[in-house]
Amino acid sequence: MTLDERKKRILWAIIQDYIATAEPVGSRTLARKYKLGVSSATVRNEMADLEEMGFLEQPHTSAGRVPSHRGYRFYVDHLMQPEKLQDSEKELVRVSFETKVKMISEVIQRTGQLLTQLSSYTAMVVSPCASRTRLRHIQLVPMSRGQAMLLVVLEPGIVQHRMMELPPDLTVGDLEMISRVVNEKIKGSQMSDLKLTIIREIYAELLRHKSLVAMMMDLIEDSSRSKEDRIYLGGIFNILNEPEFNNVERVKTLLGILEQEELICNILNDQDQPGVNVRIGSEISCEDIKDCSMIGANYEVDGQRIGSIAVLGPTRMQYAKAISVVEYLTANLNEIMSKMYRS
Amino acid sequence: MTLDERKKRILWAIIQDYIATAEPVGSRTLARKYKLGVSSATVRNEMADLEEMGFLEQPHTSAGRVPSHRGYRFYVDHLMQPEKLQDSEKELVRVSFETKVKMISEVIQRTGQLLTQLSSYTAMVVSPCASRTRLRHIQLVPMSRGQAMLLVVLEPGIVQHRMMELPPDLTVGDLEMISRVVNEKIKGSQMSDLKLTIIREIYAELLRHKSLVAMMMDLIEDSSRSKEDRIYLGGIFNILNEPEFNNVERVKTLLGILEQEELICNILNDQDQPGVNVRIGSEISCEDIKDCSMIGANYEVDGQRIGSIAVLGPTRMQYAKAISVVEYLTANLNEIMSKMYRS
DNA sequence: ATTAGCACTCTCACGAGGTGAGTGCTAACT
DNA sequence: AGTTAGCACTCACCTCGTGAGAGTGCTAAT
Repeated sequence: MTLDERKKRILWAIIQDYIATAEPVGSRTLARKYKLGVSSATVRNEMADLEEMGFLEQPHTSAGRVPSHRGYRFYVDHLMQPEKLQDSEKELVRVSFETKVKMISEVIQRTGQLLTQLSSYTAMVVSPCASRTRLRHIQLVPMSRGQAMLLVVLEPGIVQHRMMELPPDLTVGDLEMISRVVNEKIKGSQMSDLKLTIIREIYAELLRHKSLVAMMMDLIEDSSRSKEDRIYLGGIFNILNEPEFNNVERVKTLLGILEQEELICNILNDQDQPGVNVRIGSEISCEDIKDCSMIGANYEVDGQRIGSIAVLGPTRMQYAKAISVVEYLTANLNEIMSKMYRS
Repeated sequence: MTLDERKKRILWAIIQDYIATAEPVGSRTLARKYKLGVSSATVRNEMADLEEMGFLEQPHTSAGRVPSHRGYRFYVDHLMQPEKLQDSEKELVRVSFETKVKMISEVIQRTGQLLTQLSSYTAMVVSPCASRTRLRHIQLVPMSRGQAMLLVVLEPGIVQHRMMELPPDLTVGDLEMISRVVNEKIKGSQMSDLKLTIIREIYAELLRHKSLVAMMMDLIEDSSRSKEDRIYLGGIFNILNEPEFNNVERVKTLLGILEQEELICNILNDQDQPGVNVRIGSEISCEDIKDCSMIGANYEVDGQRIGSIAVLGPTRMQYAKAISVVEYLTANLNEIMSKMYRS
């Protein structure tokens, strides 16, 4: 399935134009506007061929042509060239990340904001997910009578907390002691190892508090397995400016999707390839947004994937720009995260 | 400004009908449907009076009447009676909160979900805000070389964390020691007291680590002042079912508002009166949602306000139901929070 | 292989006419 | 004096027909 140069040129021009105007594009306009050097009739013939090959579609006879999903795919893979970010945009990113950010959640949020701002589409960011990581620290903090808060710090700097009921005869000293012992034992161990040897050792050392420790272990496991990936969504408002969302029904289905955090997480986490990932229409495994495209990437620390970012827009998306934005922000994010959690 | 019984009856019927149908209501339908016992002509006269008094409005001559903001206000204050929750609905709330919830953020989220589900409008919940509370615990957790994580636990069970750069010659033992000393000093002190006496004492005791401690104090203050109230929004999708949002422009402005977390927080926090709070149209201090109403309440522990919940819907809202829902959930929330953080 | 020309198709904007729900006013009724 | 029936009038909305405009496919000439 190769296209000759002229067909490529024409397909490129059609997609370019449709992305810009959202109107079906006709042969006459095209030939004139893009100085193709041939007449509209020739273009018409080529367009008919391209349609037959599945790269274009016609909303109805005697309207112009519109790119098909396959057309966009070809465009992204072979025709388009990424549109570098402006210096002013790079500057914006630099400034946003420069002001000392001290918490993961802040970084996530900033990233999301930049993502929408620069792409003008909807941004999605999932923050580090906890499973399969190491334990860094645990801490029991006495709260009111009979209660304590269990703090769990996981490897890439995720903090989780849980409330615990305490047996009545426990002193503050006990809590500290338990924290200390457990910390020593678990230091640097994988979550998966916990179950076996270590728990026994801890039990042995803390016989008196056996039931409490059991409860703690439950909670620790619970929190490390917790799917509560924090998710940032932004610029939903942005995407409504696109003419394809001039129809309330569409907006409704889109919002319906976006509110299902778990679904979004799954879609975002479903990116295996390294680098920037473009999914067009039905390539996103979600029926309801088959007229959207999604550009995403994973970010990582020490080569280990810890989260993903993505933008969501109509299939008629400014791929060239959006891809560059995602790429640039991922690189920045990798750097920042590595700096925060170099180990 | 008092209304005779018949006028009240008619106003009530109009609002009731308009809430149900979203159509301007006319005299004939009204007289028949609500068995007013008088003819449509009489009703017509009364309606003209009510309009003159500012309780009704006419979209155009020869359409029916529509309640004005003032009309809704009168309805809420004098005509309506709260619609108790069904047993099945109460059961739903009970079940949702019963499964052991261990984190504030979970409670917040559940509450939000219930709020939309029961009211079928958009739900907003702001979680406990940190300012003006006591410090419960701080902890330095060594992370990678040269870095530590500072955990700050505030009174109502809010946990914040920050990354810190460390001077190179610090040992793990030092960190623990510092944590212990600082904890002892600050135990139970108000944030506002920190600046003065306590810091001096800590300095005196930790002379060697003066610069580190200064940095810690900065971060602690920063985190306690942090406006990062966690906010839950849900059911945006829900509200789009209302016919008033059949217009994309409206949806856009609404979403524009909802994305400004800070603005939402301010609006939610702007509730002084105890109990359920009804704000109609322009009574919400935000120009862009002057055709919405908001029903909110604060929730508290030991009489101290720690957050708020609210639902947002069109001014043509099921006040009777929504008010009951907010009331019921606030009561539940108060109870749960008190149980979690009884002191 | 390319192009000019032409008939054909389909959408969209516009205006006219009809319909129906609702109003205000007046005069008659209790 | 309050209530009601009757009537003329208003206005949004639906439908239908028409014409303009943009675009296509096909054919014949270059």
